[in-house]
Amino acid sequence: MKHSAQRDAILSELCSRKDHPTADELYWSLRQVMPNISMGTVYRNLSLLTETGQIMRLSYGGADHFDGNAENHYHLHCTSCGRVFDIEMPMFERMESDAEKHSKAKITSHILTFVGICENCQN
Amino acid sequence: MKHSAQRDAILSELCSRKDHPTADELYWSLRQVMPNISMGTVYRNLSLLTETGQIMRLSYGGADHFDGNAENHYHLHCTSCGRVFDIEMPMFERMESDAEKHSKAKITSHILTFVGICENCQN
DNA sequence: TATAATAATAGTAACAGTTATCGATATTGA
DNA sequence: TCAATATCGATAACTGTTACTATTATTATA
Repeated sequence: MKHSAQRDAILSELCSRKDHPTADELYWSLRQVMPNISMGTVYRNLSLLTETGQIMRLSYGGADHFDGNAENHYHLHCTSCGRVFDIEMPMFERMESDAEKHSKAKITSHILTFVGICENCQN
Repeated sequence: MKHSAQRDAILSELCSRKDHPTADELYWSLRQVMPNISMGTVYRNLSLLTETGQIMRLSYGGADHFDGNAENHYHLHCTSCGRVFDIEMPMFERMESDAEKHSKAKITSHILTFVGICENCQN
């Protein structure tokens, strides 16, 4: 994999913010500093970075969101504004082995998303 | 909401199977018994049934899957075949109140998905 | 039972989000 | 410095889904 200024910019923009932007939101932010970057480049690199485990892709229906923190952690998906927020709480480590007791599947990870109304939308 | 034979067929097909088909998979099954049903009808009713809480929509990226059991429960998403399976295990009831301690959001539900390799794909 | 109101339909066009293609450009190792 | 090639920007194509429209089916009421 060759180095590229665009990929650097995408990764550093994503890691510098604590919201969880969509590809489109990221694109418009990046345009401000790199006016010629194209949508295809953003999507291609977001997929690459996800595959190499440097970022996380979040799919809740509609446009995917991306998280610069690739360590597994939990999120809130606000049903009012559609935004995604981190919930900083300990992982429920035991859930995966618990689940394997009830299934013949080989479980490698789990995705836990809380659904509700974010602080902002409550006001 | 008026009664419709198509909606009945969609709901009963979905409830009669324990896999979690996509709209497209459901469409082709329904065609066998109702040859003129249209894709739009399938999508429209799946959305209606989801809104009225009679079925559940599952979004993991790619095409949505649907579950005839609208009671919250957990799933396995197989990374090999892309299929979705129920995992019959007790709910972690305490997680939502736990999460509310770490967040100012009002949490109404949670979605827990295990990711791994299903029994079939291991062989 | 006939009628009027209207929800739902089939078929198709349009749309959103994303991926693929392609000629040009940038990075990299020799 | 140069050749090989990964990546780029631009745009076309694709997938999954929703919207539109004229027609049909359901339902409440006369």
